[in-house]
Amino acid sequence: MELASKYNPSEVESKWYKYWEENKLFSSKPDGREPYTIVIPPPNVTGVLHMGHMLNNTIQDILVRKARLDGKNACWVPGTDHASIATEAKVVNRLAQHGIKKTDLTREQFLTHAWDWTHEHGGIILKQLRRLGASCDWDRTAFTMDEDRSKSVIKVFCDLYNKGLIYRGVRMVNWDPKALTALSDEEVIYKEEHSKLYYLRYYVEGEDRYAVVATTRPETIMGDTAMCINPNDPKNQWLKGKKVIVPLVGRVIPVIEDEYVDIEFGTGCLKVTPAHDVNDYMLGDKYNLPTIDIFNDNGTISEAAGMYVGMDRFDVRRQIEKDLADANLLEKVEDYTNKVGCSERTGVPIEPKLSMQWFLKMKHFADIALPPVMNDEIRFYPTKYKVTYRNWLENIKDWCISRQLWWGHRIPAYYLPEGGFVVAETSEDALRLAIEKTGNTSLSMTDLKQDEDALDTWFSSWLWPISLFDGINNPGNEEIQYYYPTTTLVTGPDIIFFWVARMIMAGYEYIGKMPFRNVYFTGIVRDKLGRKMSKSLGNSPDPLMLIDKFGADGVRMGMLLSAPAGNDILFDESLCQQGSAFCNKIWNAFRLVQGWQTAKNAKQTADNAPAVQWFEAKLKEAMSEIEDLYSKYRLSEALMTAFKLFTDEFSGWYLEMIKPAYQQPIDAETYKATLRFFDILMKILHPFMPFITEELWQVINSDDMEDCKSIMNQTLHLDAPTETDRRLLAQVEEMKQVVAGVRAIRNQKNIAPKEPLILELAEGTVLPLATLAAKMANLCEVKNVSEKSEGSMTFLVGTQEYAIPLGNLIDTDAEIKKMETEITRLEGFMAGIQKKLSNEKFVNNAPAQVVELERKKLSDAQTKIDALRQSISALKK
RNA sequence: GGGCGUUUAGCUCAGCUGGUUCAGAGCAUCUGCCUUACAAGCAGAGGGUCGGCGGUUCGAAUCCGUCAACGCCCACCA
Repeated sequence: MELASKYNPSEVESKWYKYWEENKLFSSKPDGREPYTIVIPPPNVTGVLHMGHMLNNTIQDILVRKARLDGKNACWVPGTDHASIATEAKVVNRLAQHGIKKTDLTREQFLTHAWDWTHEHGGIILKQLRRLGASCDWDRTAFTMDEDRSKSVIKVFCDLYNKGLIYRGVRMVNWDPKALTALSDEEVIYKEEHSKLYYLRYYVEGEDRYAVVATTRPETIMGDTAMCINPNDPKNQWLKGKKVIVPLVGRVIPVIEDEYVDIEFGTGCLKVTPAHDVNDYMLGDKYNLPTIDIFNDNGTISEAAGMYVGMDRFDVRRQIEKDLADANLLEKVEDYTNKVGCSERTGVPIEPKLSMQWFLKMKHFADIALPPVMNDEIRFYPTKYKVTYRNWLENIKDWCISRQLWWGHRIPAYYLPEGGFVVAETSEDALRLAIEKTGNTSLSMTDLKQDEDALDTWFSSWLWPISLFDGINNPGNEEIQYYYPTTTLVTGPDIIFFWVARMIMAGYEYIGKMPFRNVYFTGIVRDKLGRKMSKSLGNSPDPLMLIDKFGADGVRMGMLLSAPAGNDILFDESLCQQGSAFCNKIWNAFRLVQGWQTAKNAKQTADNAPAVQWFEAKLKEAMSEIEDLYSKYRLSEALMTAFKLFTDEFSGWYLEMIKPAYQQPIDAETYKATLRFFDILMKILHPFMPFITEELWQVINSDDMEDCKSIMNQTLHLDAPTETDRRLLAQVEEMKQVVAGVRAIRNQKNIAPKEPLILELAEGTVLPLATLAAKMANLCEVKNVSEKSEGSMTFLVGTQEYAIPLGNLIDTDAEIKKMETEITRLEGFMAGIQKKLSNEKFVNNAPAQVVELERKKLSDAQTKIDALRQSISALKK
């Protein structure tokens, strides 16, 4: 078969992916082997693949493919997340386009639309992952709202309620006025905002004096129920015991005193709006102040405010500024920068709001989840995130788990006609409980009203490693026993609290074991200017276009090359370029080998046996290095090592060493060994570049009649290099330096590679692997001489001097000058060492080895100087 | 305000518990080659006071202190 000189990824990729999938090469069942389990961080069901997914899933794929090569039973479970708030927002938007409001629909009708949407747009991302080569066990594809997962969530809710860990109550929560739901603290992102600080005049009741209050939110004055000063504030002593009048509103409110107030800030007077600020709420609670909720759920002003009713909160801010100024109640306005909490999903500023919600008590969970991470039972890569993790757990607050949404798991609480509620997994159970509780046997299903709210999406995600193997509903089942704990979680540090920490909590609570042994935190993918990739900036390339352009293998390599764990990656297309160039290199190396003919007694152009032996050793050496890097999750370095192994050692040296003369056959032994090396190299590279390695591996093994053969079924183990191997490796390194020395002279003197040269070395010295060196450097003769020829150019390798006679080609003066410079440098070097060695403290304190080494450096340098001096005098003759 | 991290070649990074001639890698750059696998290539070369200052030590990119710049996380200062 004749192969084109350019590698064409698209054909190869679709062919093999289909083959793998059809032959179920990704699928896993419990067996006697060691499992290697990864659960995918489920992308939003209606999401589209972006660069973050590319990085994250490339890493996961590398890990599972490597595990397969190690002979483990690798299982990578895919799935999607229902993403309650994000998906519901999308559905609401689409309905709006058709002129339908959510409020026009019943819950059931709305959910029908939501499921339609999910079926239409859902899972696109999983198809896209296939283009990347992701070797997920697709038969296991799960969804956080499918039957098993939903049952798990409800069961866990009931269990935690029964354990007293879930409670319902009125608390100050983060309210998203756009999504119209409460959020957890983690879903609030604080953004710096350039805003204004308004100084308002609060007249003292019955006097012509006023206090000035600085606020960023003048629109909340309708909710003011007190003014607060610090009792120790000298400048505000006069306000003690007074009452003040809320500007515009005219309400009379008391001046209270609390040390919470910062004397330095503004005027030292704080307006207290218990309904709309967390701290004010605390003050209100402490001093029994009334709360006036002046906002509707959508952020407009409510009836309770009595003014500006129906206006949007930000419009009111502008309006009230004018009105205050007109009434001469606005002292001044200053520019001010503050942090505004915004909804992670909708981006709008959240409103602190008192409301009835469901909460999970977190103290218990923090207690069980902290130790295993701190003592490295669960390992974090990189370890710095342990600190982040600890800080969060040590300051944890209860988790608001209810959302005023329909798309999600409906809270299994049922309210009774006479008040109160029961919590149960099914409505039948609920009825039974209700009857038990009330003693009212005439209750029927229709009397029970199920809670309208849904659960936070993360309340299902935190069960993911368990629920994927049905470990909640069926804790004793074979799968959960076998696959759990999973091996490695690959995710971004941005969801360490949302997800990672909570999975650890659920893992210990429900299985009594960690959910995963290792957590690999990827970095954030940024553009090459260091900006986060985002839709709005338009700086994120379309991953599928990249795959079209560079091939999946090329893109995978590009992603990985600069992505050490935990470091952000500055993505640059040129890295993918490098990846696809490497594919081409592999392809062409293969073409070379494949084009050779073998013959029993083929004339060897060099001594092939040592070359084969050497590369064998090289493979072992590289492999043990790569294994070590894998074990530390230093994947980009593992890839780089494999890359250099292939490019430099295999293509640059080995193949050139054994390459037969043009159109000459190669001896069968060497050929066989070379194919075997190729086979191994493909396996080493396979986790990183699954497609091209499968393609070439298949060609190599085309004689093999086995059914459904694939590199994916192979294992690879190489022994560590032996002492003999190491000696040979060192010899070849020396030989390479000699070759490089000769080539450097060719470059300097413009001597074509075709022109053979003579290499001279001193009597009694040996050039290791001289025949190979001769081939690589195109030497017609390597000889020992007692005195080197006139007009030689020389170079040193170690302490050994080599000479190339060039007759009148050389510039004697320049050569002498060059060598003299080198002698000067070496003398300086020696002086430094001598100084060190004459320092008694050094000789006495440093380990003997180190001192010995210094002595060797000294004598080596002397040897070199002697050699150079000799060369100079020879040239001067 | 608290905590963490980063700073080494033009770029992206490696350099573990101080001591291999230790200042490295890949990319980029420069020079020369269209050499029958590959110009998406080959050969060779240049390039850094290891952020600043101070300290510990016989010895510091590495340990300590301090300052600076950048980044991230957390926090109720209106």
